[in-house]
Amino acid sequence: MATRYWLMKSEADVYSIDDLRKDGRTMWDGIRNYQARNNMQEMAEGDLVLYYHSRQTPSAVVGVARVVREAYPDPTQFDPKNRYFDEKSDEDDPRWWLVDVEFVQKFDRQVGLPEVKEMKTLSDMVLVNNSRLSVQPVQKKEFERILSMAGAELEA
DNA sequence: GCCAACGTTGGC
DNA sequence: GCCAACGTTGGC
Repeated sequence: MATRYWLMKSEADVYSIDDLRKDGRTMWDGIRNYQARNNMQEMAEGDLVLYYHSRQTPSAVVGVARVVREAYPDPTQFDPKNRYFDEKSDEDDPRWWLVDVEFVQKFDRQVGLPEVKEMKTLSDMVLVNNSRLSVQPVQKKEFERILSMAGAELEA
């Protein structure tokens, strides 16, 4: 099946691309937005993800990750001590799902949001039009354009 | 740190 | 089922 492309946001001071590089892979837990969840449920192993830092100046695409495990229930929703605990979620019908992603590469040159907004060919990106969605689809040509703006090439 | 935009909750 | 109140995200 053809690789699909996505963008996932993380607050730079909470879980950065450097944290992902150090960990190798991670559970993308804590997503509590239905649209973002639905997007994760669409993901397949091998899909590629633009890694985006929000809450830094400027916010920017900073690297690439890869989906290594398809959607499964987010365990944090069932843990009362966890900040993402959801008392309304039923173990037999979990409300929140997540995927695992692994580190692929960090860009030498970040691609800031203002640059993305200036680029006419990227004006349809969800990133530009819906600033609040933290897991979103990206078109192949958009993915490739961001990579070229970063001066990066995808390693096989 | 502020606050606009957006999503969710819950009273009616 | 509407919508006011509230909470959160994320750009600036």
